[in-house]
Amino acid sequence: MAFEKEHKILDGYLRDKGLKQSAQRRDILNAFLKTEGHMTVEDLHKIVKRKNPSIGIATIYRALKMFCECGLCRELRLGDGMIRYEHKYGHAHHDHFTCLKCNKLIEATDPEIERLQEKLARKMGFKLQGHLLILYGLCRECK
Amino acid sequence: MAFEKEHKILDGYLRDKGLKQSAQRRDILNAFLKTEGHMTVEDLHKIVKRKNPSIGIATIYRALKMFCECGLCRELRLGDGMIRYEHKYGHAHHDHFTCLKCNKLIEATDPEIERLQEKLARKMGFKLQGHLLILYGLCRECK
DNA sequence: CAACTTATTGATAATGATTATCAATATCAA
DNA sequence: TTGATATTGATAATCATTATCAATAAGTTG
Ligand SMILES: [Mn+2]
Ligand SMILES: [Mn+2]
Ligand SMILES: [Zn+2]
Ligand SMILES: [Zn+2]
Repeated sequence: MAFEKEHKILDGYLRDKGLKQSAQRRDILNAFLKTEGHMTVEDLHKIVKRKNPSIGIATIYRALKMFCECGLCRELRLGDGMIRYEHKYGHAHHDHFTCLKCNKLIEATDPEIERLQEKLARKMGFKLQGHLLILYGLCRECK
Repeated sequence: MAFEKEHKILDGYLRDKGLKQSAQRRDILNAFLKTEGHMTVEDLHKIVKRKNPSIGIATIYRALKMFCECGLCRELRLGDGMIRYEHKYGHAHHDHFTCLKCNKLIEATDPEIERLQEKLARKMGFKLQGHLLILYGLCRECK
């Protein structure tokens, strides 16, 4: 099943916090790592139930929040009312482009934009700690 | 009370759509235009009630959505669970910086960043129609 | 292993912002 | 003034996320 590194990160986090391991969290982490999308809690719940039909959706909520805390995943608020989650460990920072017609979500980054954000923040006397950039428009197929 | 131009825009929109005028919408528009912040529906409701105590919050929701449709205001989703509204008519496009400590919200723009977003979208075969950029960090007073 | 402490789980209730519904009322054209 | 229809305010519904809680599982100690 692999994903040793990620499970090690989770286990280290649990140990540090005095928490316990559980089969549910392992199942959820495996299911999360096996997908490469931008998953909603409900998406993940459907998938995990195939391996563990008795798992409750509250456990998915709790696990994903925990995975975020230990750096395994990242929350993504695209403004559609639901939080989405994507891989963070082993993935470089990137921003997103969403197609207003087909709702496709595509990853994009421009190091120059990142640098100018830093510069803009500095010019205004701010210490930049993060940013959210979402581009909206029509994708290659829809325009 | 001024704001003739903005009221004219609203009235034109109502006429085009075959809708009717109302004192409530005029009061809400005046209250909205008098503030220069990034207002939540509840904020506006509190303010409008000072002039018109019987106004319901549903009417605020409806009016702000309408103002967005006719280009008078702009929705702002900062990820705090509530939609905020800011002036659009007569205001140039800008992005936002939020302080993670004091929650201050400051406006910022960099034409170079805007241009690079266009360039990035073009390079990926996209037709860019809008973007959301929020910078997070510590403001001058909090850092 | 057995006893015990404490974290986890799943079901379900609560929350809170936004929407939908609806009867009463206001607007406006004729 | 009348009639058609848009608007309003109260309130119920929605829906994603959180909180609650009793039952259970994990892990520690002896
Ligand atoms: Mn992504
Ligand atoms: Mn602004
Ligand atoms: Zn598309
Ligand atoms: Zn600050």
